[in-house]
Amino acid sequence: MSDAPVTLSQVAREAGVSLATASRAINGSATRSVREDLRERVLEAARRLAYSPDPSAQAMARGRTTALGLVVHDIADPYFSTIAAGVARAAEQAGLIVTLASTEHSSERELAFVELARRQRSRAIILAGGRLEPAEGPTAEGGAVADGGATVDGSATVPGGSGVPASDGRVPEPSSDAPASGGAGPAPGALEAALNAFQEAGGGVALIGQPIGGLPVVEIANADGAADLARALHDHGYRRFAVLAGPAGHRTAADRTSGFTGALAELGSPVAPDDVLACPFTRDGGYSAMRGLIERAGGLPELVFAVNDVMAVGAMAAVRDAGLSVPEDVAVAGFDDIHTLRDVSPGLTTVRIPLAEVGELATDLALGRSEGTRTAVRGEVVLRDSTPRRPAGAPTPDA
Amino acid sequence: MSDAPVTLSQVAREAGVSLATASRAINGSATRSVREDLRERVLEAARRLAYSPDPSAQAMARGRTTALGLVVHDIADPYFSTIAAGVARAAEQAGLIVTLASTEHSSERELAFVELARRQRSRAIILAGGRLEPAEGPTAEGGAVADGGATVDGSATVPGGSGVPASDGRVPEPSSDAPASGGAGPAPGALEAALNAFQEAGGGVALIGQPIGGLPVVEIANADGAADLARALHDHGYRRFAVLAGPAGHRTAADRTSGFTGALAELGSPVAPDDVLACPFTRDGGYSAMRGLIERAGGLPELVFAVNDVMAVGAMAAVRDAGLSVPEDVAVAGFDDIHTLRDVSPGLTTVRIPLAEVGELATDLALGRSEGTRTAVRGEVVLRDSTPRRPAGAPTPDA
DNA sequence: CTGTTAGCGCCTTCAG
DNA sequence: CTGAAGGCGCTAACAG
Repeated sequence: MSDAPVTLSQVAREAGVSLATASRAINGSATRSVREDLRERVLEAARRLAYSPDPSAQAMARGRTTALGLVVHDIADPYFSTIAAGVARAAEQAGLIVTLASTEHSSERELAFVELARRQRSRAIILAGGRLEPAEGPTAEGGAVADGGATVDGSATVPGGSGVPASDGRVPEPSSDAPASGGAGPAPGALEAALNAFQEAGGGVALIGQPIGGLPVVEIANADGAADLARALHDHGYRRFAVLAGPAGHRTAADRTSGFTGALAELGSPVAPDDVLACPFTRDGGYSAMRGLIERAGGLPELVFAVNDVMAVGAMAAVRDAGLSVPEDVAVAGFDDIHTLRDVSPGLTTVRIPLAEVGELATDLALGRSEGTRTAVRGEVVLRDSTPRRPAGAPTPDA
Repeated sequence: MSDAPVTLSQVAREAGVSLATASRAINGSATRSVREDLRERVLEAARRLAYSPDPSAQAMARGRTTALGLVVHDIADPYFSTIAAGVARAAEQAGLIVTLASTEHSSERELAFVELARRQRSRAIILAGGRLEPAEGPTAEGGAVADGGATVDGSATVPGGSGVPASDGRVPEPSSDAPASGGAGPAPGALEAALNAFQEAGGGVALIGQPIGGLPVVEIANADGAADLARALHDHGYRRFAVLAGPAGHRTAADRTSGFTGALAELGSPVAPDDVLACPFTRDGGYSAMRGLIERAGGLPELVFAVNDVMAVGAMAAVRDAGLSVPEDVAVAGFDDIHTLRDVSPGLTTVRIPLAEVGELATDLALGRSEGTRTAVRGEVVLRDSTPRRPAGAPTPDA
């Protein structure tokens, strides 16, 4: 009934060998090898005692954990949770434990987690999701990131930080309205520095979606995908577009927007600057931006491209709430092909990104199991009922 | 530039005190205290050196990690990812690191992960999601779980298992069509035994959704929620129902089904057994069950209740694909109120479960921060356009 | 109140 | 090929 954890030395004793031999038999030491019969005896003893190694102890002795850190903005977001599923699968295959951090869009937390991963000597770390781009002056202070890290005072510390109970260990709430700049957030470049430090300390790194410095990254061909989408829609007869473009400074959003508008310009149907609307990268962002479009004078475009599916769904809701309908009054397209949204009605035209696969790729990359250091994943346009082919001679009202 | 991890002794030296004092100053030892000025000096030194403790070392010295294990069936499922978000938030506040396991519905993996958590001396573990109920004979073999655990041969081992590279560490693919019974899966009761062992070893446990033995659990009032829903729909004038009931043996599905049918029986509109259709707990399950309903002779019921939102959405898709429409031809209701599906059209009537909150509650429970050992979360009926009020004198065709 | 001294469980040089 | 011994970074008895 009672059962204090079985240790390696117990196994060794049970098998009648020394601790060292037991260790070698079980983990298959690199240099040394063990005679077959002894090895068998040890394994047998281990099995009998239901031994399994203590990860903390191994981590300490080896100077490296068996943990893979995964940092996402919000695990409840289907975009990230699908990536997480891919990472979880790949990590399990690699015998690694996934350590999850949902930063809730706080770059302080993101940074703190990277520091923690280094401290904890995680095997690798994967950062998913873009960061807002700051003013982006040259990183004046050079490499030295004075104090942006997880220090003992707890002010920038995250899970597992300083020992003082739970009372003061918590991360201060970031002022959620303050954009990433000025003195508030971590110094620009701090994340990159932390990641480099982690890497230099022997950890594997992979980013998803957006490169930072020269770090390994699984890029998503946002611009290309959006351009493909634009061409497909143009081919369907659409000519007047608007874009719900996400927030300024959001790299992913910007790439999708520019890919889309760029392709249209080439096709001779440029999108007027007024028809590119900045808005939050969320459902509500899509909703209100679309409402703005509806209410504004000048009539609706033929098609509205929201830079992600969640926004697109918000936009469709806005259309319905205004008593209009998709695609009769306005067509809508999104990006990502979120699986859970596959059945919205009308079916949402979008660009499919194999998110789970992206997670797996990132894991391989972080673990150094793939050749290069940069992989690009290209999406695939999926045309559905939200953007039907326009009848040849459809009226094309000009603004 | 280069920076080997700073250790406590370096901090101690820098501050001119002993290792022990530094430790006490930083973590605030329970019994001993440190003079204020020394304490300051230590903290100052730590800050200067950007020290932060090594979790593995602490874990080893203390005999307890700072990790919180979270086990879900599938992190890509919005149900679980929303719970995970709640857990992540609460864990961070408690200064714990979340360790994620997405079992992909394998009970072997679930079990292995619990064993691992014990071995690793995780602070607590949270298991979300129901398990299929096996034949459920009395647990014949008593408590001794002979070899269901993570043993060194790797056969039932999970992340971080035996050292042999990644080549053989993987868990054998479970035959996904074999129901949990017979000799295939882990012995019935093995999970409970493992959980008990974990708890006896000092770990905190919380289950979500479905009790196991007397372990702490956040229950979701599935039957009550479904009954509330049934009453609300009956009140809206519906009389003829069908239920897409999920798989046999699925406790959550069964509770929702029985709550729903039970309430209707009381109201004098019993659901015929033929109108309760077993099907997988997934989108496709809902889709095909609904298609079966549509194709079957005898006409459609007035309303179809799918035991979760994802199934309901699949069902709505089936209706559309058959050239029919919701709610004109048939009304549809679901359960959970998955946030991502908030904007499907027509809006899906459902029972809202505060999933993120459930995750937080479970964390508190697992950490022993809430009084009782059982919390029940009751859902709230949300009526939307998929189930409009039926006109008073609507025809009620009888089969 | 502070410093010294053992380990925690495991891996890894070193001898044998 | 095997065993003994040291140490990873930290905490927790013990002295002083």
